[in-house]
Amino acid sequence: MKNTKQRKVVLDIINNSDKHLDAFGVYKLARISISNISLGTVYRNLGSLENEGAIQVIMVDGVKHYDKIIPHYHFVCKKCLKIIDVFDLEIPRLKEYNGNLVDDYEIVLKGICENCQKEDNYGIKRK
Amino acid sequence: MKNTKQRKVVLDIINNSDKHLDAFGVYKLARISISNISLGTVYRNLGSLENEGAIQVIMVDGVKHYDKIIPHYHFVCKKCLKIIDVFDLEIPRLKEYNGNLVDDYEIVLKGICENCQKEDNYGIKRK
DNA sequence: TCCTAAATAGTAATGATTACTATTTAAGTA
DNA sequence: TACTTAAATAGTAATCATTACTATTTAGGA
Repeated sequence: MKNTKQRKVVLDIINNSDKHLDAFGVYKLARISISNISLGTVYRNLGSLENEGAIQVIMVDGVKHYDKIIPHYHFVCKKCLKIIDVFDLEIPRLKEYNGNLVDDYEIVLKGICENCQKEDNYGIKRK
Repeated sequence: MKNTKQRKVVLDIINNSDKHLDAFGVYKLARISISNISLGTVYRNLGSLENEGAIQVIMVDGVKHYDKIIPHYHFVCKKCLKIIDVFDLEIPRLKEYNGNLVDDYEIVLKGICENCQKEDNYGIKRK
C-alpha cells in the first residue's frame, strides 16, 4: 500500500472532524488541501480505510457517513437525520453465533431528537 | 389509506418469506400475482409499510432488505453478504438519551459466516 | 351509481457509488 | 541518483437503487 498525500488527507479529515461526514463532505474538505483531488480517490480511500479498520461507517438514509475509531454508538433522528454521538452505553456482545464468527456490531439508536420534539420543527431535514 | 391488492400482495410476500428480500426481489414475486405491477408501486408500498411498522428493514451493502415483524436480530456475513436470523439475544435498550427520544434500535451483527470460514469459499458473494 | 382523493403503471430523473483508462507517483533496486 | 514498476490518481463514464413525475385507474364513501 502506498502512502499517498491523498490518503493522508482523507484520514486526517475524518480524525479531526467532530461531524459525521459523507464522502462528498470529505471531498469538499479535501479540496482545500489538494485542489484537484478526485471524488473517486476519496471514495477509494474511504473504502480501504474502512476495510483496514482505521475508520468506521454509519449508514444514514442509505448514505455512508464516516467517523473516527473511538468506541461509541450513534443516535439518528428520524425527522432531521441528525447524528448524535452516544457514549457510556454498555452492550454485551457475542463472539460467535451458531458457528458464525462475529467481529463487529452495528448499533444505531433511532428516534426523535430533542429539537424535533418541539412541534414547530416538524419535517425540516438538515443533511 | 386505500386497501389495494398491490399493497396486500407486497405485505403477504414479506410475511410469507423466510428470505430477506430487497425491493426488486419483492417485485419479481409480486409479478406472479399481478403481472403488470409497477416497481415504483412496490417501493412505495414497502416504504409506507415500513413507516407504519408493519415490516422492518435491514440494510446490507447499501441496499434495503425487508423482513416481517418478529423480534429478532440479524447477522450479515462480510464475505458473501448472507443474512442469518439471530434469536434469543437480549440487548438492554434506552428509552431516552440526553433528551432524545429513542424508539428503535438498529442492531446488526457482522462477521464471517460458517461457510465462508472454509478457505475455499473466499470472495464468493451470493446476493 | 357517482364522485374524488389516493394509488397505480410506466417512464424519466436523481444521486450515491463504482468502473474505466490514460497518466502520475511512491518506493524499492541497481 | 537514476531506473523500474506496480499501485494510486484524475477525470470521466457507467451502474444501480431509489425517487419523482404524470396520465390513468380505482377504492370507498355519499
